[in-house]
Amino acid sequence: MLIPAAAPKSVDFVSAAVTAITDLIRDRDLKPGDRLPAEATLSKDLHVSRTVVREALRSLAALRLVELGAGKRPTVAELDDDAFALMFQHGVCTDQIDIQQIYDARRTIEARTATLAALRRTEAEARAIIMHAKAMEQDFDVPAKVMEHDLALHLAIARASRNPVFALIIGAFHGVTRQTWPVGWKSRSSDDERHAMNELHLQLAEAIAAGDPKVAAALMDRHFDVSLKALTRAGII
Amino acid sequence: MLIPAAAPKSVDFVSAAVTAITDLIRDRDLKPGDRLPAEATLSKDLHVSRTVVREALRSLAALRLVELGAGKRPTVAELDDDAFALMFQHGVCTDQIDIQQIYDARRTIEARTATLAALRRTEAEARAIIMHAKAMEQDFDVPAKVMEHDLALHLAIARASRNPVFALIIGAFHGVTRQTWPVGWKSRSSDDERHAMNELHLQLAEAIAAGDPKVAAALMDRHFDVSLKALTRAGII
DNA sequence: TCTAATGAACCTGTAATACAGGTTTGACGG
DNA sequence: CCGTCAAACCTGTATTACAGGTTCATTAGA
Repeated sequence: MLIPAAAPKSVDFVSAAVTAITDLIRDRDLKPGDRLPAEATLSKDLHVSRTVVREALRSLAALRLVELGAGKRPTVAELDDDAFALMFQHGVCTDQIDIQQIYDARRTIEARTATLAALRRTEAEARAIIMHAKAMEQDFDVPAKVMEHDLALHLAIARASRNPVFALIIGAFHGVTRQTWPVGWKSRSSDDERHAMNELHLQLAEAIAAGDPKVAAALMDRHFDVSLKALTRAGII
Repeated sequence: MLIPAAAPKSVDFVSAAVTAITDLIRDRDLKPGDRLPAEATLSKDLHVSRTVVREALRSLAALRLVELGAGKRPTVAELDDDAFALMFQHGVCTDQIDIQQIYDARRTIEARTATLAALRRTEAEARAIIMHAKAMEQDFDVPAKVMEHDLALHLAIARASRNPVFALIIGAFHGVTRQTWPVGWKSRSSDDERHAMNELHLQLAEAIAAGDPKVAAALMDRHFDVSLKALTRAGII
């Protein structure tokens, strides 16, 4: 049973072209890295100007369905959370989503990624996760570095869950998290509390390395309890 | 503390323009419906041609950050799952995500939306959710209608959870689900099984209406057990 | 005074052309 | 067989043009 990939509401040429190109990817069964026809070719085939084709390709590039590059033919792209991140940030900037809602979604999903990561992580992944946890403590004096290791740790856990959907969503949240993280860090009342947070991350990492899904999920949950409390105290929720 | 909204890797004019426009939305604190400067104005302000501005606006329109329309100035857009759906579909078409992974993510998230919906749904939402469940049984002979009510029910639950992040993600999955749902429906061995599935939806709806989060979550979980089994039997997982 | 019509100004959608670079490819020479 | 190089190909950007949709203030009418 064939299903049209997108709504057929092609009032304007550009969305018609977008549909045509996504259909082309599907019909020819193109995979990431495969090259699409050149703009001029598409222009001729779709009977629209190159202007329209370019705007359509830009749309697809914005969604990271294709990749563009000077001189290079458009290629099918790999999944990437950049586009997702932009959308969530827009939702937050325009008051359509608040930080607490993002955190609740994160907590829901990351309890699961922690569970799955504990069950499925490779040895290399376990080492990487623990490395990030330790680095948080080592770089204690440089909050920006702590943050990046924090985010990288969560993303590494999501990847170790072996479900790209989770990795995508968690990665997407990081755009917003980068804006709130410093607030949470500062809102901790003492360095002791900050060390405790790092310690919690390390325990989480070790539970995943040890292959203990229940403990990993519980620690992840506690992590969000603590973080939410810090953000609440800072008044940004 | 100001945070640059997007990476500053503006090798090409268009991504620079995209960044400039998103910054503009943030800096001016624009909300959905607010109008952006006209293309010509942006073109002058950013010192690039209208071509570049248009491609940038198209990119943002693809992500549903702005809305375009003939003769109308670009406006800031409301959150919408269309763009998300396209990305997930692309992921599935290009073998970067498989159906089981989507279902696992759905199950994780929807256990939570069921819980929250049971706690937070309004009376009107409860009625709407039950209405969709009943409609699934009433339209039993028209699978396409059953599917739409099924999807609408899940989306209504997500909305009743009062977290737009969940609604967005669940809505995004529906693009893919529309392609697999008929397979699951056919794979049921008998109409009895199909009726049982509808009954399960009705029980779920009633648990949410009754404000019972535990039962709602448990029923949602069972729903996914059954659905996954059907899809497995059909061999698409 | 209020409302409805109207037209001008404004704006976007699409097309065509032009050219500066970057990329790919195949031919040629070693 | 391999490396080099130039031609062909392709994209990024700018400019101009015009059809048709939208907005808004002014004007005519009730």
